[in-house]
Amino acid sequence: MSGDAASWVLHVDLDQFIAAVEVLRRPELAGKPVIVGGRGDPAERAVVSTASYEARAFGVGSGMPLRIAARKAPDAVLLPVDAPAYTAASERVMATLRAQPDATVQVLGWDEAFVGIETADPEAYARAIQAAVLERTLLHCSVGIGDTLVRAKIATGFGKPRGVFRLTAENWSSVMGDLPTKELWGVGSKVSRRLAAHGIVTVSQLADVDTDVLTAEFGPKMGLWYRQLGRGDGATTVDDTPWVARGHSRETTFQVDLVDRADIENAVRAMLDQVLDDVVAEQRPVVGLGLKVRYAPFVTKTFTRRVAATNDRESVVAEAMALVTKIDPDRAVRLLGVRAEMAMPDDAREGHTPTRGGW
DNA sequence: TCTGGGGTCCTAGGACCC
DNA sequence: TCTGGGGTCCTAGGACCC
Repeated sequence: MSGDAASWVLHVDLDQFIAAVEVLRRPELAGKPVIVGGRGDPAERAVVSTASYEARAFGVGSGMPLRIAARKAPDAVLLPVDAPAYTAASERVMATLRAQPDATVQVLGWDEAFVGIETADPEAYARAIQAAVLERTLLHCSVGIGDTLVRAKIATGFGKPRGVFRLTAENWSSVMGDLPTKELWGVGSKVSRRLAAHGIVTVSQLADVDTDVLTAEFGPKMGLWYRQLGRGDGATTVDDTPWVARGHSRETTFQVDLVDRADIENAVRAMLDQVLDDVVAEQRPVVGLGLKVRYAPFVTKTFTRRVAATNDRESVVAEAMALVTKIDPDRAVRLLGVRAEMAMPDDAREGHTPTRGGW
């Protein structure tokens, strides 16, 4: 090995994670189109969580209604979501990452994490990670190498599947410059459209635009944030301090819309009980409540209220019922969401850079 | 075709206080 | 009598991510 050791950010992303976990315990599914979502019933209101590469060839992708997915890939195997199985597999993967020499690991979700390292040969380190994960979990992953978190995260996409790709300040513009802004992590369809209205279509155009244009359109923070994204700049340090949740929530889409007030109240109570169990498990008080109501596709309302810090179920239920009265009694309810916000423990957020998307 | 469920963060506007 | 500006809190809504 030659050259001096330097700091690198690696982004590890499991390939078709959920589908891969399912295939592991059902080897006969290997090579077949597999779709995981909801309760695995295409007649229900549910969406695709993950599709295997074979299913993606039929045009099936995450977020697609299960019903549509089943029509596009009629021979696909449909499976229900089994969260505990994925959590268990994820924990084995993350433990493997933490066991790598001098690795700082920041978990982003079930199937991805940043790994901070110092090495003279990040590609070799990335290959070692892939080998270790495969050996211990039988799962394949792709690894992005970057000099910032954003670049490492985006790099992974170019390595998929089972590959390694390096994206740094050096090759950022040649790799990303001509791509549409939507390819950036944190720029979705809405923002890319608003950018396009200002003539900003590509990543390089975003990188070079006058900041005044962006702050006028998106506000002081987001404006600067988007330009930084266009340059691939940002945090360079992987932060492994344990995550502190801001709140917990439960959401349910009813298979048949609710019209009866008593049904709605009962549903809220049931969800609230589960949410409060989560909160109590953390031994932190509730400081806010929220209710999300979907009356029809695309018609969503939210109601929120601050509450005096409490863990008393009865008073929280009373506050929640006050929000329930805001639900339009003349409209059927398709989805209900209940959220409880929790007080932040003192010093939990000190020194943590506020960013979007959880990094 | 008519869209899950779990999160995070930002912005706008009104109320209220000094 | 009329009008200011700054700050904070609250609610609602929007956008994005996995």
